[in-house]
Amino acid sequence: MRTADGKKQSPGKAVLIRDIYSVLDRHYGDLKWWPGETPFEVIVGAILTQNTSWDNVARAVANLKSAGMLCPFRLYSAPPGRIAELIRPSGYYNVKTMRLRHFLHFLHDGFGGDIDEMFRLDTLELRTLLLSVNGIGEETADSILLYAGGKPVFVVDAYTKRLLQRHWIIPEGCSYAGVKAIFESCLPPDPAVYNQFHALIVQTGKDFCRKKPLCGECPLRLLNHE
DNA sequence: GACCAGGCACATC
DNA sequence: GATGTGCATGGT
Repeated sequence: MRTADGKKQSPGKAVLIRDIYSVLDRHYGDLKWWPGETPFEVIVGAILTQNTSWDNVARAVANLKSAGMLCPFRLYSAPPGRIAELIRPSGYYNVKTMRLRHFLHFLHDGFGGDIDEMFRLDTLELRTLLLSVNGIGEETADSILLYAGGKPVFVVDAYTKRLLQRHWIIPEGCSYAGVKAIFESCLPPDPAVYNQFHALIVQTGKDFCRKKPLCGECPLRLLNHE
């Protein structure tokens, strides 16, 4: 068993990762992520959800939708002040307005505003390009690739790191790339599995880690650790 | 009123 | 490279 960068991966970790998946998958069933009707809506959501609860993002997305702005061309030509006004409930609205505009310029300059055209690029090449857009970091880029593009790219977030630390799979301070490599080396490169796994992790984090008294009811409590 | 939420860029050391 | 800080709303 090897990681994406060729390093050896302990079989114990792979078994534990797969155990976590099957326990959570049995507990929750198909979570059908990401909430979003179109790839563009998913991308907008991925930018707006940076360090923000999904409830607030949903309000902002609903505002954009009812204003008819959930379209690459309409949003591209909208004045920044108008965008900021609509996405205000998602917080950091000035920063996020600029981040949305940076992405829109990237999309229009490189792909004529065509999302499908953008996803025709090689996945690793597109990831590198996305990371060069101001306001798109690793998690946002990977969310875009997986949830909007259906690419086999694992998304790591705060919940993922917390869960792996809690189950002694990674040390504290493990890098984004390190965590991502663990998942991608332990699982088949199947977008459906990556999609569901990340959703399961976030849901578990929301349900059992945020609320400390409920930790004892977490479906993962019975997993064996070395 | 304090703390947290599905990050990121930038400044400073 | 590691650490600190600003960005902001809405729920608990």
